Amino acid sequence: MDKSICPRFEKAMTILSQRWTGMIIYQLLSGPQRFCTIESSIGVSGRVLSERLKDLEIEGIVKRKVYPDTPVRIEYSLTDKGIALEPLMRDIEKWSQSWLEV
Amino acid sequence: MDKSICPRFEKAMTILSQRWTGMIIYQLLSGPQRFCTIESSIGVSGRVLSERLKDLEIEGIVKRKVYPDTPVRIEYSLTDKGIALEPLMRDIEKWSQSWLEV
DNA sequence: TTAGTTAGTTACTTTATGTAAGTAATTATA
DNA sequence: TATAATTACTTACATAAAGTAACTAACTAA
Repeated sequence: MDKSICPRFEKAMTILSQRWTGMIIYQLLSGPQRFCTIESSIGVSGRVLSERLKDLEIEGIVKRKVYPDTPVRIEYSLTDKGIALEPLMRDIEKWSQSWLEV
Repeated sequence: MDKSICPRFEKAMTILSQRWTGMIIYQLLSGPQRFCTIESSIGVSGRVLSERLKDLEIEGIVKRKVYPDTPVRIEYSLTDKGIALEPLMRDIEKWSQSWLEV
């Protein structure tokens, strides 16, 4: 191993290439959403979604807000750090439109 | 499941969020490279690198060229479709510089 | 003849993810 | 009063993906 890749870039890749992470962030670009909404809109299992949201919260990309309604309502949304990923998501959209078949 | 996400976007995400795929593409942005160079520069195992390069070739993102030197030399490089991912990689670079600690 | 090279492959282990059922706290319904 | 329903998870178990290390083919060099 003779790496010369920027450790920040590597860390970004490690976060973003986790399965479902990109889809979760993309989904949250359209506004705050609840657990079950994210789950059904992208098709991730609850087990993994729960794990990813925790990781993304630790990374400061996603924030979790509890509303003490009944039953309890919890909303996940992007922080500024998360919103800063929007250009990247738009580039993925553009690339997919230009280069992928349906 | 009530997905409303563009299938092209989903496919792009599926490709790009495979572990090591992003790093391989990023590495190839600096020019054609051999198997062992990619392997040691990003730290991926030969087993997975071999698998990923095959997948990326099938997707038309990477091309493989054989030079019958001795020992044989094989160079991997990006196709136009692969080069089109550069803006996206630069976005990740920028985001990582702005938002991640070392 | 033995060792070295590149570009892989194979067998085996460890880790990650999927699946489906279960839980806690609370309200609604029969 | 008991049963069902809701949300946001967690748990246990099965399957899939990735890591590790040894091995292979084809050839050259010492």
